[in-house]
Amino acid sequence: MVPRVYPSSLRRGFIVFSDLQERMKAVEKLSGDEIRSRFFKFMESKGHLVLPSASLVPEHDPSLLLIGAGMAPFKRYFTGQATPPALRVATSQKCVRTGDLENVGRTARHLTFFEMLGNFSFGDYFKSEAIPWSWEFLTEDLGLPKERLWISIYTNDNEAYDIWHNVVGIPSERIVRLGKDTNFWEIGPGPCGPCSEIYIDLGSERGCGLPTCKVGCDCDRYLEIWNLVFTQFDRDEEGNYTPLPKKNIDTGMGLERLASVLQGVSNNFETDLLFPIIQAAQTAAGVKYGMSEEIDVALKVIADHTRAIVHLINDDVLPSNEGRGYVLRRLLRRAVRYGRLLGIQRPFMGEVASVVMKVGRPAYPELVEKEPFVQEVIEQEETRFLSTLDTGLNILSNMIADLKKHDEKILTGHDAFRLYDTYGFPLDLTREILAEQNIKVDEAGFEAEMEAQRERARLAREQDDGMGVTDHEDDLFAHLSTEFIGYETLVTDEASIQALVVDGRSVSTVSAGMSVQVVLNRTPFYAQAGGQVGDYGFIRTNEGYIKIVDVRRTVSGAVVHMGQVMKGQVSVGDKVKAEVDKERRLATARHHTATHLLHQALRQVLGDHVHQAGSLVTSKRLRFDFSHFSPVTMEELKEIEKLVNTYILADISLEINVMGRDKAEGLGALALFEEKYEDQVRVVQIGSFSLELCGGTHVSRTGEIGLCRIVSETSVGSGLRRIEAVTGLEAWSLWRQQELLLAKTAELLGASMDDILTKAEGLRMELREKDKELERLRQKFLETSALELLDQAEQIGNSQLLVAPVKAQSMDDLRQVVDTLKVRMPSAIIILGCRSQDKVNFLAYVSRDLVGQGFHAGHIIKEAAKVAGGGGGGRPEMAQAGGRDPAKLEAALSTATTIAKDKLKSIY
RNA sequence: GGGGCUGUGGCGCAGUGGGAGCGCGCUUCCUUGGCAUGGAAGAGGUCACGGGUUCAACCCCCGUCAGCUCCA
Repeated sequence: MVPRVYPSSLRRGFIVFSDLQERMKAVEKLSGDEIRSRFFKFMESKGHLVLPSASLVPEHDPSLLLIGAGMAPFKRYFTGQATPPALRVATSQKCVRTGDLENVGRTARHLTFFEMLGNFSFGDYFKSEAIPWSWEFLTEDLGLPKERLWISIYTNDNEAYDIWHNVVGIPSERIVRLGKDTNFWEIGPGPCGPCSEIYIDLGSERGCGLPTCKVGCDCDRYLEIWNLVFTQFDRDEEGNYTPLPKKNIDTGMGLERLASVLQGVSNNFETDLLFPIIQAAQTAAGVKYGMSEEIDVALKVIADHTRAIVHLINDDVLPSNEGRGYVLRRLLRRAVRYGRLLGIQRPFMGEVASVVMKVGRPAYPELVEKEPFVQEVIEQEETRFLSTLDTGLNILSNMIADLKKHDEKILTGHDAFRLYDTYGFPLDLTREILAEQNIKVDEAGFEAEMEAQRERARLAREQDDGMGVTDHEDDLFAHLSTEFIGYETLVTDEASIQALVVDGRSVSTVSAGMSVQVVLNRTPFYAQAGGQVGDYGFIRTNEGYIKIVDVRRTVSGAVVHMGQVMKGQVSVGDKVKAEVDKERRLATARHHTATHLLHQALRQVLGDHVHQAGSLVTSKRLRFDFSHFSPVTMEELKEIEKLVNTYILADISLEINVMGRDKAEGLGALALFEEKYEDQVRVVQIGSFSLELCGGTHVSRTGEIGLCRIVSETSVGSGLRRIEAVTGLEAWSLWRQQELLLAKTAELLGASMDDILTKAEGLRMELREKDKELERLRQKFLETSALELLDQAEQIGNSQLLVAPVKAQSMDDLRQVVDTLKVRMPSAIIILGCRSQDKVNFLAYVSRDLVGQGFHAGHIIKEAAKVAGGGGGGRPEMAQAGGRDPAKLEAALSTATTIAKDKLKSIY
C-alpha cells in the first residue's frame, strides 16, 4: 500500500498539482456536462447513433442486478440475440457498482454511481477506427497533452501496436504490453478479446517515487482513462479461441474520472459533478471539507451514495429487503450513518438529494418531474431507519446492562450478530457504543456467524440452479421464429407446424391425449407478455386438433403454443387452421385497455408519482401495482373508478401506431418495461389522455369495455399498492352477485333495500342490549345457584367442604359460582363440576388457610378428573380440570369428596 | 432464493399451558385559578389467520398472511 498524502492545498478546496496545473492552464476547464456533450458530438460525427442512458434496472437480463458497465444494456446485441437500432452506437450510461463499497470515499476514484462514456460497434468498424478516434477525441476535442498520454495493449496484440505506433504515431516507449489479468476481457465461455487502455501521467508528485513506477503501477501517477475492448474471439468450454466472424468494439471511459483530469483536481469528488453535493452535505453537517480526513471520507460517502440513491429511485427502484431494493436501502442507510458520524441527528438526505437532482438535470431532465417522488421515498426510508436504530439501541442497552451485571468486558459475536442480522443495527455503531462502556465485541465470533450465513445462502443458491429446463427447451426452438398476425386477425388457414415438442423432446407426430408444445410459422395467438396472458384456442388439421391453453414466446422469437391433442394426429409440416378463442381474447382486451385508463386515472387523482410497478391482465380481471405511499382512501377510489368509467362512456377510439422510438418519446409516451431499445415501438393512444408503449391487444373503442369496477386495493410492500378491477361481463356479473346478496339480506332482515342499513344498525344495537341483558341474567342465575349450594356444604372441623354438580355452561360460569361462594366461606374446599357439550369441566378452590396446611387444589382435581377420563391442574388455590365422559360426572365428584374429606379429617 | 425476529385494546408494550394485563390516550364525574393538577368510575380485545396436540392454548407444534431485518 502506498501511504496517502494529504497536501496542504486541499484545505482551500480545489487543488491542482503544480505540474499538471501548468499544462492545464492552456486547456479550458470543461464541465462534466460539456465533456458529455462533446463526446456525443464527436461520436455522431463518426456515424454513431447516440442513445439515452438505459435504466439502471436491466431490461432483458435477469442475470444482472443492476447495470454496472456501459456495455451491459447491449449484451443482446453483442451475442446476436437481438438486432441493434444501428451498428454504431454511443452512450453515456448510468452505472451502479457496489462491489467494493468499503473503498468509497477512501480513495480518489471509487464510486458506487458513475457515468460511463462509450462507443460501440456491432460487427461494423474495428481496431483501425476505434483506436485513432479515441486519440483524436482526447487530444483534439478535449485538448489533453499528447506527451502525457500512455498506451497499454495486450501482450501479443501486434495489430493494436501497429495502429498505435504507425498510424497514430505513439513512440514505442510509451506503449506498454500488459498481461491477461488487466488487458484481456472474458467472462467464462463466449465472446471475448484483448483490450487497450489509454493512461494519463498525472506527474511524479502523484506517484510512489519508485524507479520501477510505470503504467500499470498500483500508485496514482498513471491514471487509466479509457478502455477499448476488442471483442474478436469466441471462447468455448475447453478454452479454445476461434476468431469471430463479426468483431465488436466496446469502450468505456468514466465521466467523473475524465472530469477530474480536465478540471485539474485530485479526485472525482472535487469535480463539478460531485463537489456541489459535498457542499450540500457540509452545510447540512456544519463542517468543512478539508478539516480532517475522517470528515472528508464521510462527506464523500454521503455525496456518492446520494447520487446512487437518487438515480436508482429515478429508475423506479424502491427500498426493500431484497434485490436492487436492498442495494438502495443499504446505500441510503450507509449515507445516513455517515451523516450521524458528522453529528447530524435530523433527517437530512433530502437536502443533499435535491442538489444531486439539480446537478443531474442537464443530462436527466426527467429528474424535475420526479423530484417530489424521489424526496418522498428518501424521507420515508430515512425515518424508517431512524426507528430501526431506536429499537436496536434498546436491545443493545439491555445487553450492556446484562454484561455489567456479570462484569463481562466482551459482547459475544452471537449477540452482536443477532443485533445486526435480526434488527439491522450496524456493527460499527455497536462497537462505538460499547467502547464508551469499555466493552469490546468478539469480532471473530461475529465474522464466523456472518460466514455461516453466507454459506447458507450459497448452498441454497446451488440447489436452486440444478434444472434449467426452460433454457433447454428454448434451445429446441432456437432456430425458429414465428410471424405474429394476431393484431389483425384471430384466425388463419395459412399456417403450418414447424416443430412439436413432448416432454422436452422434439417429435414429428403427436396423437390424441398428449400434452404438446407447438411452434407455427405464423400465428394469431398472443404470447404471454407485458402482463397480458396468452391466448386460448384451437389448432386444427384435417386429421386432428389441439386445444391451446397457454402461449409464450422464446428469446429467439418463436411463439410456443402449449396444449393438448384432443383428437386424431398432428404432424410437423401439416397445414393448420389456427383459431383464437375470440370471447376470451376480447374479454382480455377489455381488461387491458381498462388498465391503461386506470393508470391514467390514478395519476390524475393521486399524482404523478404513480408509476406502474407490475401488471397482470387476464380475461377475468386485471391487477395493477403502482408506487404510492399510503392506502388509497375510499373517496379516492371512488373518484378513480368514476374517472375510468367516464373515459369508457366517452367511447373514444384507440389509435395504435408503430413508430420510431424518438417520435414516441417526443409525444411523451410512457415507456414501461418492454422494448426500450427497439427502434420501432408500438404506441397505444387513447384520446388525448393516455399514451403508452405497449405490445398488448386492445379494444378499438373504450365503449367496448362497458363498465369497470375496482374490486380491491391492498398493499404489496412499502410504497407499493395494488388495485384489482374487473370489466365487461365480469363487472356485470359482480354487480349481479352483489345485487342478489343485497336482496337476500333485505329479505332476511325483513326490510326494503332502501332501509336495509338502518334496519341492520337497529338490529345490531338491539342485539347488543340483549347480550347485556342476557349476561346480567346469567350472573343473577349463577349467583342464585351459588347461594343455594351454601346449604349443601358439610362442616368438618373449622372448615367446610362443598362438592356439587352445577347447572353451568362453561369454566367461566364455574368461576363465577366459586367467586360468589368463597367470600361467604372463609375456610373451605369447593369442588364443582358441570357438563358442557360432550365433556365435563371441574373447578377446585382451596382457601388460603388450608393451602397453608398442605392442601393443593390441583392435586385433588387431578385425581377426580381421572375418573371422568381426563386430567387437570393449576395453582394450589385454584385449579381446573376436564374429562371426556359426561356420564362419570357424579362418580368423579364423589371421588373428589372422598379425597378431600379424608384429608380434612386428618388435620382435625 | 435462504436464514433470524415480530404480530395482544386507538398507540407503545408485558405476559413460559390453568381467571387477558400495564403505561399513554379516550368517555363521564369529582378535585385544582392556569401551566403535563390530583382522584374515581367506565368504554374499548376473533391475543394476525387456519389447522393440530391437550381435560385445558395468547403460550407448544405445523401451515398461511403481514411487517421488520440479514445474506445472496
